[in-house]
Formats: sequence, C-alpha cells, structure tokens
Amino acid sequence: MGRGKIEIKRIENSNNRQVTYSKRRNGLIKKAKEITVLCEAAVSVVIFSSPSKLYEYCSPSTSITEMLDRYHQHSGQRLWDPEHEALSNEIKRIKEENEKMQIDLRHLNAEDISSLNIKELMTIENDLENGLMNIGEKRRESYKRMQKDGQRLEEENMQLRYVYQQQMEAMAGKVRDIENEFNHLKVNDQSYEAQMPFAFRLQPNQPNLHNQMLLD
Amino acid sequence: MGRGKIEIKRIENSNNRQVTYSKRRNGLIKKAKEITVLCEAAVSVVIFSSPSKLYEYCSPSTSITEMLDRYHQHSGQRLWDPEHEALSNEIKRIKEENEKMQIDLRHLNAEDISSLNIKELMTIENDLENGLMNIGEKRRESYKRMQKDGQRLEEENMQLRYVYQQQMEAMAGKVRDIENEFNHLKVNDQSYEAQMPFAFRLQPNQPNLHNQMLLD
DNA sequence: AACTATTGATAAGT
DNA sequence: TACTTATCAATAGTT
Repeated sequence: MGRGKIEIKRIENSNNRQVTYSKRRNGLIKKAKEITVLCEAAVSVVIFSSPSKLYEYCSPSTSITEMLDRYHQHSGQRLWDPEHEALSNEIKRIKEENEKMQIDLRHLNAEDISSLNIKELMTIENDLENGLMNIGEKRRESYKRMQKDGQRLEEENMQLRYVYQQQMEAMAGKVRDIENEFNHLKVNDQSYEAQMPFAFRLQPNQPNLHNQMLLD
Repeated sequence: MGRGKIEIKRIENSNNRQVTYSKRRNGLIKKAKEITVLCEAAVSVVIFSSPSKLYEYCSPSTSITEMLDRYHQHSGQRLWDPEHEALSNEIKRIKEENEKMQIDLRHLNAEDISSLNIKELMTIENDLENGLMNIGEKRRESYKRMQKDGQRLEEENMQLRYVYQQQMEAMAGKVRDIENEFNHLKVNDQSYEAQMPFAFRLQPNQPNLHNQMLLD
C-alpha cells in the first residue's frame, strides 16, 4: 500500500523505520478507534517503539486497569496475580513464623506463661538453664582468656618498661659524661650548659591497662 | 474501503456488526504484527467484543505481563503496583524483624555467641536468669496450686466416699429388711430368694487421683 | 466463507 | 516533520 509493495521484515534504514513506525502506529490507533465505535468493542493497544517510547490507546468507555481485570477474568490467565498471591502467601508464612518466635521469646522472658501447663513450664525452664549454663561457660571462658591476655600484656609491659628504663639510664649516663666533658672543656663559659636541654624524661606509667580492657 | 464509504458510528444491524468486527479485528491484529516486525516495536492488543469475548495479540518477543511492567515503568501510572510494592515492603520489614528475633533466640539458646563481647554475654545471662527465676516461681506456684487442688479434691473425695458408704450401708440395711420380710412371707418358697439379686456393691476406690493429675 | 468494487492506508518522493 | 500521490491493502456489500 504505497508506491511499491514492501516485504514484512525489519526496515534496516533507521530513518525510514522511524517514519514508518509513526505512520503505522497512527494507522493502528485509528483502526482501533474505528472498531471501537463500529462494533462496540473495548480495545486496548499498548506500543513500545524500539527506543522504548510508550504509546497507548484505550477505548474511551473503559481503562487499562479495567481491561486487565476483564482480561484475567476471561483468559483464566493471571497477569499479576500469581506474583501477588505468592507475596501474600509468603507474608502469611513469615508472619506465622514470627508469631511463633515472639511467643517463644516471651516465654523465655517468662511473659504470658499463665496459660502453660507444668510440662511446658519445665521445658522452658530447662531451655533457660541450658542457655544459662552455656552462656555462663562462654562468658567465664571469654573472661579468663581476656584476663590471661591482660596478664600477658602486663608482663610484656613491665619488661618493656624495664628495658626502656635501662636504656634511658644508660643514655642519661652518657649525657652526664658529655656534660662533664663540656664542663671540663669550657669550665669558664656558662652559656653552653644553659643551652643543654634535659632531653630525656621517663614516660609516666600506665597502670592497670589490662583491668581497663577487662571492664570494656 | 469497500463497496461504499461507511460512517464511523455503531453498526445497528447486529449481524453486520459481528461480521465487521471479525474482519476488522483480524485487520487490526495483522497491522499490529506488521508494525512489530517492520519497526521492531512491542505491541499488545486486547479486544473485547460487545458479547465480552476476549481476543488478544502480543508481540512474540514479549508477554502481556512484561508489557504491563514496561507500561507502568514508562507511564508513571500504577496499575496494580501500589499494592504489590506495599506487600514487598511488608515482607522486607517482617523479614528484618524475623532476623532479629532469630538472633535473639539463638543467643538465648547460647548459639552463635562467639562474636559477642562480655557485656553482651552478661546481658543475655541476666535475661536468662530473670526468665529462669520468673519461670521457676511460676512453676512452683502452679505446682503448689495444683497440689493444693489435689489435696482439696482428695479431701472432697474422702468425704464423698464416706457419705456414699453410709448411704450404701443404709441401703443394704433396707435390702436386708426386705429380704427378711420376703423370707418371712415365703419361708417355704426358695425360688424367690434365688431370684433376688445382690444389687448393691461398693465401687472400688480410686486412690491417688490427685497424684495422677499432678503428673499429667 | 468467497468475491470484488471501492475506499483507506501508506511507501516513497518532495 | 509535513504534504503529495501512486500504489497496495483492507474491507463493505454482495453472492
């Protein structure tokens, strides 16, 4: 229908394709409108061009939503419902799980236990005792390990301080030697001695370092 | 396009309308197919005839569901998604809640506690101790109450048995009186005595009924 | 459902 | 992008 027959296959020239798309899209919509009026049909047309631009037509008497409703009523197919239903089911499942856990948690916190019989109470008590035992063990273990680490660190600390002090004292000795030498050489010149800074001072101790860690 | 021009308005003759519908519907679908191929477009056509019969076309590369997805992505319109999104959000929220509770539960059962520090361990231990205390109290309370109920029932039981026995004995006395009367009247006829059943017998006791309840 | 005269759609050109 | 027009396609009315 035009200045020559064309084969129905992808139009390679992108310009031509765009023009043809535009024309035929309008034609399609026109036809849709016509059948709507002539035959009292409800028509919905949705078109995406390749650059993903949306174009739609829907009979004036209806809406896409309504069309979809009718669609899945008539086709038996479910378009969005399976997903919807799946989500609903998942929510239901998770909520049930949730509910159970909440009850368990409340019971372990000794809430809402009026309705429980002795057997159930004893089970929970047992669970609590087990948990308590394991937690206590873990806690003591952890505590011991940290205590040990603390002791080890303290020992290392003391050793380091000792070595440090030794070296400082050796240094100080050398400084004194140099001072003496200076004093000996320049015994009449006081300015040199005044310029000599007292360069080395022992750092203050950091007592109870490991205790602080244990209390952290 | 045909043997004469027609006005675009409802075709009154229902037969003609039906025929035209059929022809034009096929034409519409054909056009849709053509634009799909020629222009690489995605097209979805849904038609309901007035007697509510569904007819649809959808480009082979896609599906109605996908078209709808793209539709609401591009149109900004939401067809069913608000609900869908709300559900997704709810699932997310519940799952997070779930996750927290699972962790709490595991911790209370002293699982997965390697990563916890001493402070956290002590908190859990404390919770467990509280729960244990409360549960224990509740259990002992419940036990005492049942024990008391049991005692009360046992007392009631003994009293009932006593009254019962009294009445039975009174009955038995009456029966004996009647027997004697019979024997006195029909002293020579043995068959009457043989037919007189020994009607009343004390039911066996049900000892320790309250104990059974406590062990339930 | 098939036919065909006629109108409508549109490919290519401007 | 819009208009033109030769040509093909769709289809209204008929059989």
